[in-house]
Amino acid sequence: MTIYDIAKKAGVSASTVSRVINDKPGVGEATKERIRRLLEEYNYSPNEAARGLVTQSSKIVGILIEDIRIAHHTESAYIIEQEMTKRGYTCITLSTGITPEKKAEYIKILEQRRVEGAILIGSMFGTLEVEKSIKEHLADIPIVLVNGSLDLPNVRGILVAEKQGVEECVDLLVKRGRRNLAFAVDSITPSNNSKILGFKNGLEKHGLRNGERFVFYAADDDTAPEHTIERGRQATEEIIMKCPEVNGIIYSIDLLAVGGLQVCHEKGIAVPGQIAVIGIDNTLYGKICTPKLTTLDNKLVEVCQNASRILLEALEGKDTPHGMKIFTDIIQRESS
Amino acid sequence: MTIYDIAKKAGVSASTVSRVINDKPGVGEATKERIRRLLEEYNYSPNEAARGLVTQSSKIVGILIEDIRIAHHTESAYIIEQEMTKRGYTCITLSTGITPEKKAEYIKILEQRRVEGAILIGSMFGTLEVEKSIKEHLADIPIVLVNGSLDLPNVRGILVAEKQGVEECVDLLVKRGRRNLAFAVDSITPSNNSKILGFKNGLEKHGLRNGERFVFYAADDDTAPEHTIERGRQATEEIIMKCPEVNGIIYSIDLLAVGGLQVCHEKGIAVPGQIAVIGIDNTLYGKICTPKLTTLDNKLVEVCQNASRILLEALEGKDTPHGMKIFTDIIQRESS
DNA sequence: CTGTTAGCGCATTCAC
DNA sequence: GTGAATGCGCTAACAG
Repeated sequence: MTIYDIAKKAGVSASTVSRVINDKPGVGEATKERIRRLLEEYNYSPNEAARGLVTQSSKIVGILIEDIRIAHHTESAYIIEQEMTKRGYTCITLSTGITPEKKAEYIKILEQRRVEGAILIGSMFGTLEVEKSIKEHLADIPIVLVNGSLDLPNVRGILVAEKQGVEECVDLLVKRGRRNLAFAVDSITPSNNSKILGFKNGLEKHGLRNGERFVFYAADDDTAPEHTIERGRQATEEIIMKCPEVNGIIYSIDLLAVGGLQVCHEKGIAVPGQIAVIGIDNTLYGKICTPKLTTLDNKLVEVCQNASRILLEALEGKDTPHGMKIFTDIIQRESS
Repeated sequence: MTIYDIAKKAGVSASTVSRVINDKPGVGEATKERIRRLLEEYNYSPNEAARGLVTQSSKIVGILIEDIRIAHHTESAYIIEQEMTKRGYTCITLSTGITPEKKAEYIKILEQRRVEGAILIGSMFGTLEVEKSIKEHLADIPIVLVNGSLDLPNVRGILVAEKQGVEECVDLLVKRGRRNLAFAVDSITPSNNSKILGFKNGLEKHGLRNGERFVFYAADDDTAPEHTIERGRQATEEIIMKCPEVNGIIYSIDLLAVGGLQVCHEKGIAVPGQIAVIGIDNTLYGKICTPKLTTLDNKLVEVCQNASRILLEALEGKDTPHGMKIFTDIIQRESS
């Protein structure tokens, strides 16, 4: 069913049908009504690709994430998709995986689909490779980077004050009488680097020993949630073995902390009695595990709503903040 | 950058450029090389919308789910997206919400984008409203329904043997000496109805009392994970209050069971000592909670891989099974 | 081996 | 108020 088919049936030209479809003026009430009925009768649905070709606007936006199975990414993608759909855009949401090459590849996919804007979720999009790819393939459309920044004219960034957040976590642990602290990360990302920096700053502030020794890496290239728990377990075992004096651990994400709690439980280590534990991201996992997890809430909902808003404003040609910073909160539960 | 721009720079016609882009034969090695260099130099990227318009194939597939935040849906969407992307299709993944009207609306979006195929995840897509919408808007493309079925020529269904699965859960509980069983569901869906039927069949098989009284509904229209736990709590409190003799509960999804475990813990009810608990879906939540959850694995990965495969085969014109049934497994953990 | 022509479905001039 | 003509970017058929 094309507008020509409808036009023929209505005994008018395609332009007239097009006018009716797009609510453009200059069509007689009678013919308008007649065309509407036919549109309805034949379940006419405009071909957005053809429409986009002539209007030079696809009404598509791209959402790129490393792995949608990661709880905080799922939530982010959901929020953004809802907002954009509400405003008449269709989202192409893709999980890119962790390598820069794959990310570049997915950026090309967005280009081929002529997306009008994009939201990239995660600090790993704030890297040189991605910057290059954006310059080459998406140089002229508004892009919002969630939890990262890139120095390009068309890229806006929303930053989460994770460094300060982690510093406050250290404060909390110290206040709880913990002075032998460790920090566990599962991957090396700009975001995690900020967190580590916050950890070290926190230690320094309280006159604790140089934190270098107390950062544990359990990196892997598998981002599946199951494996994240496993890595949390490994990191925790290493911490306990190498630094038995540790009495407070901060994990770069909740799921790592969950693995940590499991290990502590199995080894008969009381949490928070013997070791206090804090996670990051405020995911559902933290409410489910035992003991319930204290976690750094990085305000995902707020961040994503702002990301959508900024992108929409940019798409509508309004001028909108080029950067933005969101502050974290600590959700205190049983583990610390 | 269009093929005309490239053609001009190369001193050839657009067709020749098109041939090079699509690896079609009939272009001299020399010109081919020259064009390739220009394509590279200008980062040319074909406009898929224009291409799709002439080839009558968008290379887009739609994935519809009620709510991507629900753990087993996240995983499903991920698997399918990976498979389809690998094969050169771009996925439009959308969370429709629970109402039939919304679902119909999203089916229209897929139509407007001229998707070549679609995968609908969840039994709620196996309803009359959706059937009508498919007949009106997506009548001519292959559709795979995950965990549901619809009697339409273009719709293939993958069914999970949930009824039998739940019956086996009852068997397990009976074997553990539990004869006062309850079943809690959080929504009324075809899938949940099968589960309920399986529950009743199980009771009957073991000569237990009519199960009607022992099915508890905690329905709500909010599918956010947080609320699901809350509903699990409510259902459990109701069960304990109304039927204090209950010593085994099956929950229609893991997250409800998690809420149940919380309530039991708070009330000092031993699990599985006093009440044995079983969830459904084999999600990560079940590995995290305490005690670890026994759960009915409905073989999501297998189901989704088959869904992708069937859709791909249908898209390639191969004949592929119209229906398929997958059998469940019980994962025994600490809660039963 | 390569260019010309036509048309995919649509919106947008410009005539009438 | 309405229609004819044009072109968005591309591929495909045909001609040379």
